[in-house]
Amino acid sequence: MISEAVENYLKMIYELQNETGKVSTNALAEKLGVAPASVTGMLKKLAEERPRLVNYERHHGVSLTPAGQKIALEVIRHHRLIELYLQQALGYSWDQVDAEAEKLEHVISEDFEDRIDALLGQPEFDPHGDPIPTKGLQLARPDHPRLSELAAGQSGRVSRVRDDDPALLRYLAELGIIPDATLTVAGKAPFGDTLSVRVGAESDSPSHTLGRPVTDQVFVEIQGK
Amino acid sequence: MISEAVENYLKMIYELQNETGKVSTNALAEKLGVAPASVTGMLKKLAEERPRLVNYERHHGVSLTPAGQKIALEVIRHHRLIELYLQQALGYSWDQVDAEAEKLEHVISEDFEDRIDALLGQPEFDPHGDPIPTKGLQLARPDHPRLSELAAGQSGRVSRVRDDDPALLRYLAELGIIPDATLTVAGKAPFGDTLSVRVGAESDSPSHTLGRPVTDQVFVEIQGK
DNA sequence: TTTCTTTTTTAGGCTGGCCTAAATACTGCG
DNA sequence: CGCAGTATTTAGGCCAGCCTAAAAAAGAAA
Repeated sequence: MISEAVENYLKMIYELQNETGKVSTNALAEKLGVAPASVTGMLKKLAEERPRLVNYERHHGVSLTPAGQKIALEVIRHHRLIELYLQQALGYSWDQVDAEAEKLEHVISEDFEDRIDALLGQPEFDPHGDPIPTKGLQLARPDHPRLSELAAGQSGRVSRVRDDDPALLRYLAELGIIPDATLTVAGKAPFGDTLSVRVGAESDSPSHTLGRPVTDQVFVEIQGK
Repeated sequence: MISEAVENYLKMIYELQNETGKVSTNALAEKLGVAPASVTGMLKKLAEERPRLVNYERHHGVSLTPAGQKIALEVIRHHRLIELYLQQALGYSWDQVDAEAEKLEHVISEDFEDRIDALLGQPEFDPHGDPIPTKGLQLARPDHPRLSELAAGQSGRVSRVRDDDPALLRYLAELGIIPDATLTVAGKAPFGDTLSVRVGAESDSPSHTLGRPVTDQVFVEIQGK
């Protein structure tokens, strides 16, 4: 049986792998809120599992084997489906869903998964715009630029917002910066660390000034201009 | 923090207490699928918890303290709300809900509880007719007789069906023996171990022959005759 | 290349929750 | 009352998953 701890390790390895390429013991420890020594111990066990769940060579980081990736994607599918379900069916706001999904993802049955998937109409994205792996564990990974990377004058559609910080999510929701919103970079301060952004399609849409910590967390599919 | 194991012990103690009065180490061990020695160990810990969760004297069984009962009722409220939610909102059949609720009951937040409670309209009974403790943890305990205790000719309303055995639940559902169904004892075989029961309010309702293992699991609120 | 810093691993320990086997306490019957 | 049989507890262990402190390896800088 795969324990909750193992599921979390695999999920985190997967996410780090796709964010920063390499996965170090330290980074993993930090993300998991656990001492580095604990990570080393766990990685050894995962590498000795049969079938092997990770490729691990001491001092050289870790990566998922196909078996490990399969489990990671199952957990991620659970997580994102649950997030969307909580929002759609139970009225959660998008800054609340992550915490609850974190716990539920490890306990729901295949049956539960199928039922909410059907109820939601086989959705493709969760409330933050993260793609939901299909039943067959295929995962679309559209790689859009960060809002902070857009040039003045460019505009596009918000595709995804990083879901780490509930306070930031609440703030963004207030501004209307949610997936599918239309954004236009009205101006860019010198050195590019502050943007003036118009939210909405019209030219009289409200405009806001956003700093780097914000604009780095928003991903935009460039469209117009 | 209260662990899942502790929650299960307290829940089981509560249930045994209300089924058979006294709660023995062995009975608890069997219900939990655990060795008796393990139960002894856990009971000691629960009795040393501050606040104390159980009253425990070696060789003399165990009972819940108010603090222990509070936790037990919270878990039971979770369990039964979830059962009903799974049935009403996700289309589970009543023989499937118990297994899923068993896992979910330990992880949902207060918020989740409130939301499904509201969505279901503050329900009073779960799919098997078990009462759902209120938010304030008040629990109605209507104590109706078992179907097996009815005399020939008596009739009544099914109030509750024991939820232990999914196969039995499926069988009963097929016969239409579910909470609120009307039942009449058409006949009783010698020694009372087999009943002929009419399911439904009309006098031409279908009648079935039921043995003791079945009739002991169905509780009836006597009405007519 | 050698040294210094940072990262990672080893070593040793702890807790929770379970186990088996063996000892002991209750209980009911002769 | 005493003894057999059952119920319960003690003793000793195991495993998962975490910890800290200390050692060792890797990598950067001089």
